[in-house]
Amino acid sequence: MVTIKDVAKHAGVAFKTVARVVNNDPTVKPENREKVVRSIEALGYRPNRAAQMTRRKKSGVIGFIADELLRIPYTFDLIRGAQEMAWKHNRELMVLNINEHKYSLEAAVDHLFQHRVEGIIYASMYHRQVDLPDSLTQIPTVLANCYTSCERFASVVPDEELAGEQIVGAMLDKGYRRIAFLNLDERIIAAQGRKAGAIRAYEKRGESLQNLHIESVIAEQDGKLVSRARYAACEVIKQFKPDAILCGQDPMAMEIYFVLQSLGLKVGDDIGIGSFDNWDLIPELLQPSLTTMALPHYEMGRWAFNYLLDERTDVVASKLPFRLISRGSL
Amino acid sequence: MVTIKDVAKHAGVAFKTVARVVNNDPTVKPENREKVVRSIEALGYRPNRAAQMTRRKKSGVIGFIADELLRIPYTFDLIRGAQEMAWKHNRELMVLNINEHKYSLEAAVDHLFQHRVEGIIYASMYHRQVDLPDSLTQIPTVLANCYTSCERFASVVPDEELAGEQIVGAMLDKGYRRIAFLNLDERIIAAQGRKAGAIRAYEKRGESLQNLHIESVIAEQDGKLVSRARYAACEVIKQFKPDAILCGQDPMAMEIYFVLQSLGLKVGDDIGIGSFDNWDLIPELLQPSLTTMALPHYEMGRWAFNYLLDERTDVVASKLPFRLISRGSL
DNA sequence: TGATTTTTGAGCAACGTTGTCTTTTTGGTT
DNA sequence: AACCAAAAAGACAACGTTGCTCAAAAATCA
Repeated sequence: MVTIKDVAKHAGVAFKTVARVVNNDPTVKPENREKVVRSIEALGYRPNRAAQMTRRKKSGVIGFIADELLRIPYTFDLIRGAQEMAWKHNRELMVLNINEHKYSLEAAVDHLFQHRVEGIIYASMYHRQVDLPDSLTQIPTVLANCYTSCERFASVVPDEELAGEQIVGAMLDKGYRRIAFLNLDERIIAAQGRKAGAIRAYEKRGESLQNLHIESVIAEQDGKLVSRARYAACEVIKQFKPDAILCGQDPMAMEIYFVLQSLGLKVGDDIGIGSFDNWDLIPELLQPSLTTMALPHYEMGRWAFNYLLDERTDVVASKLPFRLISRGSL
Repeated sequence: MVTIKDVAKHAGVAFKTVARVVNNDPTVKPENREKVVRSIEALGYRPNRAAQMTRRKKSGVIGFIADELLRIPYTFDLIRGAQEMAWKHNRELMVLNINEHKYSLEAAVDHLFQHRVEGIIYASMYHRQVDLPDSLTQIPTVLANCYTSCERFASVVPDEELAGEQIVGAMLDKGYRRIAFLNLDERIIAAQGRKAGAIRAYEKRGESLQNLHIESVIAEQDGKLVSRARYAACEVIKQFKPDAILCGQDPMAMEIYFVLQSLGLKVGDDIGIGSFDNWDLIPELLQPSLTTMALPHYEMGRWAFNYLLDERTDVVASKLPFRLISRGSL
């Protein structure tokens, strides 16, 4: 590979002068700068980042650990959000995916330390509590889409409660009165927050909670999550007679669409449907298209990166709002 | 950060001895090795990768460029496949996502060159032809899920034709005779190959092509792809009277499920459904669950990485088979 | 003209590691 | 005890870059 000295020889200047040009040092005669730039182009010189890092004693690298427990499509936005900020600020984002067996958290952290990362973003693929090794306290660390029981790390998570309140509020504002909320497993933090939000929306508007039915329709069977959404929907429609159904996630909404069609009910006309996630194609392919609360993954990625970039050390627990994507189902 | 010399001082040996221990050089007295290891643990020493890179003149980094034109969920498996191989072989995978505006291909390549990557994987999010800058010829490069018109780069792509033949063959073997194939836009290479494969399956079994109906149901409108799958399905069922429908992708299959339900047809009993992609949750949530051809993204990621690892230079165009995921719809 | 300041260029050391070569230590054999 | 070979440890330079210091050249001023 061509080095700074090769360029210097080609341009007929001292190699230090080339370094100055590369680093935009103003104290170079325009004439020499010109010569150097031409030589750089001619030889195709590119600075050696590894050498820069050793000398500068700064890596410019931010580590990103993704606990890839689930493979939910839109979560990739978390990485995208961080990566775009990194690109904008001329940093490197080193992304490591943890797999249960092949790539442990400890190993990932060690890896990042070897690269002398200046900060670490630990991102979970769904909103949950995590346990992190002590070694992470040695370095600025921020959690995205997750949080720890101890108060050692800053975190950014979706505002589940606000989301619940917003979507239920939007439904009430549209005139729906009796809402059946088919929630996720209540052991999931998201389910808890959304439930509280839904209730708050009713309370704030002075609506009777008699008109709000909340039920968990995800059950654990043999360590696997199983949806009993279809059955529950049938039952709740028969007994509670809602004028709208709120689903814990878009794939569940898809199931509900099937149920409603089989019952001869038209979504949007006979019954309103709302949901959470904005799970890529699904909401748009359903007919009518699905109104849903989009998770702020992209925004969390950006927030986490900026937290590190600003060299903050305050242990905040930031909550970002969902985006209400209004479509035809409400 | 603690360096090799700090460890040497702590252990009371020459810093070169520490280096030897770190690099598993056998010519170190067990007693000294012990001392050094203890000091490393005590001080929490980790080798500085940047310094190693400069000195070794090897980066150990493979670049991965993802053209993130589409955001299809399972394509992330491409990255996973490559990353797991990298981890296994103690290499770094530097992943860069190209966004139409923010992060150009040229910039990404330049970035990777600065890091002295030893090879580049260029991965497309759907199977298509791409144009690559000349600069990539300077370095071992392999294409995943895409190919160029020129014959300068090795590539690995899904074997679309084989996939078409396999799924149609499987359908014929199960006794389905009249198959309606609602294909993707025929300008897409995948659609072309699958169509040819479907026809070949019929021909190989001596079945009359009268019983195979193939139609593109994705149309371009105002530069956006629009599915007319629902309408086309209704028509084809009425006129062609198939006993099975093959869908170009799983979301389309979802739409077809709705159509069939509205027509009072039971998937699996009255009519068989097959599809392509294994688009994460969708096939499992449909009732009955959807038989589909899973794209070999993970395998392509691995293949591409191994191609670079083996320092191959042959310009092959490797085709990997899909996996037939048999579920209840056929 | 000479002295002083400003601009520009260059030399050298250093970053943390590894490769090469040399020196010291060890252990065994006469 | 003397010698030798092998093993172990150490000294030093080098990787490609940047920070520091200083020298040379150019520009400014008296």
